[in-house]
Amino acid sequence: MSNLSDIIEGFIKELMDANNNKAIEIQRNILAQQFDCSPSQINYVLTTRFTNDRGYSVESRRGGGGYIRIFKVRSSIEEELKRILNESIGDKITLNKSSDLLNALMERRVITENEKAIMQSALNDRAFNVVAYEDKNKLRADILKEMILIAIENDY
Amino acid sequence: MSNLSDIIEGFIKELMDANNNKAIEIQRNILAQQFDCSPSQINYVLTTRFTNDRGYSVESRRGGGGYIRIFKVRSSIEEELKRILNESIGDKITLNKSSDLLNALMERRVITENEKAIMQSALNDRAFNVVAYEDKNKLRADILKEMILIAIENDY
DNA sequence: ATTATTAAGGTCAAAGATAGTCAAAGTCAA
DNA sequence: TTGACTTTGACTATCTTTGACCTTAATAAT
Repeated sequence: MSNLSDIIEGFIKELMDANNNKAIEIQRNILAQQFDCSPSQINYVLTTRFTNDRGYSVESRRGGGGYIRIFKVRSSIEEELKRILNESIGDKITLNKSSDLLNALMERRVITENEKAIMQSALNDRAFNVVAYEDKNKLRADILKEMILIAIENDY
Repeated sequence: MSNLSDIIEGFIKELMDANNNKAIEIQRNILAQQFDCSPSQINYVLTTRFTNDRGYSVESRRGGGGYIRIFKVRSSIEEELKRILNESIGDKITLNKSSDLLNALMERRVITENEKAIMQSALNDRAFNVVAYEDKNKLRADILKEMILIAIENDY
């Protein structure tokens, strides 16, 4: 019943569990070999199962000695975070709405004023020149989610 | 798992540490022998790991009695900023390179560790899904410039 | 002095080692 | 049987390692 992606998801989660939910590191090709699947399936699992919305952040590096690092927010703030990411932000968000959200977080002292200013600057349309008009609010939402996940994990 | 370049980087940094972060001198061929690699790999490590962006300066001399000397440098924020915005970032930038810049700014206490983490998260490819592959480095450069300007303006 | 030899270090492009993307094909449940 | 989800593979991007060839400096030989 369970498909391969679910199994790989479970495997990675076990790894994290066994590591006290600290960040773990995997190698794409090795993992793919272990599960006898194409390497790109690992990417599929990561992009569908280890999303910001679910409280994960992923970073990676190519080339010799490359890796994929997966990190999960602390469970004590997980619910709060998911609420913000899924309900307050969602798929798309305007600049105005994101400012409101950041202000609210600042007032609650979750982020500092500087952090708010930096995050706002990253969300400004001015930096989004390569992006089609219709996609700007989506991009903004994605970037905002990444930033909030990290900011909250560190500051809360 | 770690690659040779990282190991050599670490070795050189330990040398500097042990020397109170004063300049150190190495010999390319000898170091290459110690790590059983090609001499040009030492150059690779120097040009990728001991860059201006990371706060280092390197000078060398060929011929008999030749050497490579590595320093830590400390330039003013204004100089730094000018160089970063004009030369280091440019039109496009990879995630790796942008991490270097942020780390350097953090080490100079221009930005805090949290701010660095937040900025890095905003530059992650994973948030750039609406953008065509070829444009990601351009978008990253644009966002990074916006953020650095604001971060420095507020902090300084 | 001039030249040849030796002893450094530098450059660049090709090959190797990872990871990422995208779209087509496959699967499965409603 | 359609639509969402999964799986695959060809192609792309990035980072590392190596080796052939080049430049510069010191020293020995003439």
